[in-house]
Amino acid sequence: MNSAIILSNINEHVQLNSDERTYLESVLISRPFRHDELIVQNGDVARYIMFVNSGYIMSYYTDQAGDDHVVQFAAQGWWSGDLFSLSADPRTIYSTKGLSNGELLLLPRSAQDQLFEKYPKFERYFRITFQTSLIRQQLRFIESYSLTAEERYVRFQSRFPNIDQYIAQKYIASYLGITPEFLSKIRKRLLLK
Amino acid sequence: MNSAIILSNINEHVQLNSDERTYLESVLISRPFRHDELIVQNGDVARYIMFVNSGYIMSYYTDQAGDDHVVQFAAQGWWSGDLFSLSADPRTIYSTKGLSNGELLLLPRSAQDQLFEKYPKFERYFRITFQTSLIRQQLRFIESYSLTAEERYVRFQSRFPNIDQYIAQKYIASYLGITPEFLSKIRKRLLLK
DNA sequence: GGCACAAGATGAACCAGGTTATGAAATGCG
DNA sequence: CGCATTTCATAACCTGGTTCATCTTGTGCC
Repeated sequence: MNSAIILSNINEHVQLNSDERTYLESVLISRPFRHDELIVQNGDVARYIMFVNSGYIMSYYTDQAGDDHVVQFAAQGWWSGDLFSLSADPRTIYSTKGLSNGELLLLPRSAQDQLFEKYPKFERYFRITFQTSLIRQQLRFIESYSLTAEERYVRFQSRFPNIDQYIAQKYIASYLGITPEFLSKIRKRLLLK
Repeated sequence: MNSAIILSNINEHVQLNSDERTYLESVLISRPFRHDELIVQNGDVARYIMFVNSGYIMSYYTDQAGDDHVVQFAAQGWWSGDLFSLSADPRTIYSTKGLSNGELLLLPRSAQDQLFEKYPKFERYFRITFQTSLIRQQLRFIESYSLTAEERYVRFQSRFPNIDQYIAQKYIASYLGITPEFLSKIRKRLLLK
């Protein structure tokens, strides 16, 4: 398993010694995926959190009307996956799909608890990771209120340049919270400018 | 200082010994507030995270058009405040206002780092707290997409029953992401049902 | 290459929610 | 108390975004 990326990612926040490194590598599971593959289906028991070692994936939520809402795109170096819900129900409400070929590193939930118990450094690493994600999520929430769809699209493009190649427009529309038709209109408007 | 509430809150997740308890109490700062008081102004340097020991507060974001957007209401037992932004700029983008008389316990940023360094148990406590907040924030985001304004209002009411007494309708409207006028319409519609 | 099918573009009718304006009720305050 | 200010309700009108239907352009895949 190639763990260079996850190690360098962790190393940005805490310095692992070789014990810690070895232990981490021993609990990670390689999980290759293919373009368009359904990696996790909502309703599955959420056993892992997932680190994108290569490629692109997306997570989405299917509401009661049966409509999908893209919650997150994740590229190399990102964590993804249900953080284990607040309720007693262990089943995930998100689905995950491959947007390209690639590889995930899975961290099983059980291993995570042991990891924290044995090596508090990981506790710190995930504290920082969750804190950062929370800040990001709050910003995205604010933007969804205070910006128009067009502004959000423009901002999306500058935040993920060239990602268009990997992601169908309908998924981008869903991520932005609009219909594919309306995204079409926006794109046309922007071209005319 | 009355630290019973924060201690019992922490105790739900980790067991503190008396050293840890004493140290925590030594770094917390009591900060009483009054109804309608502006506790934190956006642009201030974010020096603290805040624990609501009694009363109600709200945090809001002021966008470039000058419109406020309520991000969070917090009651007794909740953490609030800027989690220190991703950027280098230490100034907060949120403002905080008292919705009643009450008291905050302030945890200075500098003390937080030392707390983590000295007692890893706090690292765990905040890891769990951030993780839970992130899950909540994700759910709220999803709801803002997949529910109508009316549904969100009904859900808000059942989630915070009787909070109406403390919170002006315009703030509730802002929290829900709609105008006060439209909330008025919704309330009328609901009465007729 | 050619066929099938999904994705994107386009346009018309429609609707949830916003905007603006006005008055009434509640609240603050000297 | 009486005046000023803020909040809430109501209504007419406006608009960003949706829905639905049709057409065009990819994009597998044998």
